[in-house]
Amino acid sequence: MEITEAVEQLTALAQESRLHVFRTLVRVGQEGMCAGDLSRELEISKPTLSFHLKELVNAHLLNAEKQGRSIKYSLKVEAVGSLFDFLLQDCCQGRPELCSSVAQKTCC
Amino acid sequence: MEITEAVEQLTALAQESRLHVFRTLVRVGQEGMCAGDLSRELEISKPTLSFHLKELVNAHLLNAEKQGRSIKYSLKVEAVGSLFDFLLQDCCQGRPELCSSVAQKTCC
DNA sequence: CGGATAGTTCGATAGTTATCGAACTATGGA
DNA sequence: TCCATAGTTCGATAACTATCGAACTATCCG
Repeated sequence: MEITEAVEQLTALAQESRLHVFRTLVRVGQEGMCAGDLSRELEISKPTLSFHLKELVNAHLLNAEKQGRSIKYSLKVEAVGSLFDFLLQDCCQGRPELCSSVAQKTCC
Repeated sequence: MEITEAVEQLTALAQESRLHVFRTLVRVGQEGMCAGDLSRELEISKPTLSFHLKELVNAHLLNAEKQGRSIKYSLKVEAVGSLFDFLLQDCCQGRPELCSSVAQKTCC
């Protein structure tokens, strides 16, 4: 993974409305949710949500699938995994005994 | 964890120079590194690096420890763990069988 | 066809961010 | 004490971001 791609993905996540969207889609899983339901549930106006969803899709963090006149958004799970791996790459010189217990489950 | 804190931490990571700093400190582990060495290694001017280090410290992602006339920066591992947990909270309705293999190691 | 619903695009605006050089403070060594 | 080194602060500036309402496109249904 390129650092610029990671920055794009982190930028996409570093905004309250988008982080709400992301965590909502983490919660609902592969089912996903359409834009209108997200707009209602998160109380974000349609144009603003549309803007934010585009950011998340452009960052390849979400899948967008057209269903009739709705668009179903869902988490791109592999992308999230790659991002996390990139953030913790070469953690602790590969020596798990140096890691705290919190980090161990993700890096060592 | 509050969403505003997560946004602050993601904002801190969502910048190329700061992400370089972060990943460097992930790599070196608890040893940490002082600002001057980071400035040299990453080729970031001192004022600019100082600005970015402050951002990372303010976001509670780094520890800063004064050592003589240097300051040693190191990763705040627990904070990183909390952030990751927050991002993947309630992933996949707690049903690992719905998770892709990539996500499994971090969420389910 | 005509109306309603789902989303997007546009233009304007206010706020935030990254960067730089110059000047500053603080510590340590000769 | 004096000098060099380590790091921060300041002010200016250019670039980017989030938000809104209004207008738009596209799809579905009766």
